[in-house]
Amino acid sequence: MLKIKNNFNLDNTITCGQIFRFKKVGNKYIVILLDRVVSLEAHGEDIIIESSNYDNLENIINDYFDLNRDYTSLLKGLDIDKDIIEFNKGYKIIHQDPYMTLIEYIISQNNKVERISKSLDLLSSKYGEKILFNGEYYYLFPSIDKLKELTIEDFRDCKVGFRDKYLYEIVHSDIDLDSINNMDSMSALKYLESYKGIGPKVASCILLFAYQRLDVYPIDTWVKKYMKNNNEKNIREFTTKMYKEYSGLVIQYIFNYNRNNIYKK
DNA sequence: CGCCAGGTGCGAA
DNA sequence: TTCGCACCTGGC
Repeated sequence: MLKIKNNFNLDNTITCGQIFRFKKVGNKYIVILLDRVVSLEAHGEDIIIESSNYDNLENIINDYFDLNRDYTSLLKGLDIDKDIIEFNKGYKIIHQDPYMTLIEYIISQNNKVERISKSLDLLSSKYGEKILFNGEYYYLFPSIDKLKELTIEDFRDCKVGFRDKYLYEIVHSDIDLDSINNMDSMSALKYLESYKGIGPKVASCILLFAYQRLDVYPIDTWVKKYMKNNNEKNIREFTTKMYKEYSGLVIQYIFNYNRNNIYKK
């Protein structure tokens, strides 16, 4: 068991939509990282963590939940609605594996969250490593090499629909995910969008959730509703002016807030 | 049934 | 460059 300070919002961070495959068991959140299964439970001042693998666990958790960065101070001085700041207190942008994020968001296009999770579960249970943790079996996300062995039909059997060919093509492509670390965000967007199945939305999500590019964000139906403006260029201009290099983070705040306070029920 | 989902590729203007 | 449309799938 590992104990860390309960200084972020575990519930909001996990359930707000950035993590497709998590499970809630009682008060415990089970999250599947690249190489291990982790369970987290807020308990007063602490978060109690259990894992199928304790090697370097604290660093991995710090990195995954971006715990070494204080979002409040980043956003200091920016004009953001107080309710939105308050609602997102302790919310963190997760730092996921780029390859997994790439596959996840290609599947997400024109799809429903439940179906995305279902496809990812199928893909993982068929081709990922099986892990026994607290008496239950979990499946890690499949490795690149494993996914290279799949046919288009194998992907289709995971209920990914017409996205099967995009997945097949991308795992066999020359895409270099490490090289993105050396690109500015605009170049990285262009680079990702040069591959089939990756448009502005998917590319933005990859940069935000796998590379922690806080200046990037997807303009989706939620953002459009909030901005009451269907002109993409104006939205970008607006947010860059308002939120500077943190526009992605702020949009995420707004998205969370709206989803839970306005459009829900 | 028809419609739509945290979009995207493609061909036509 | 922009615009309209088809697209797996499953739930309503």
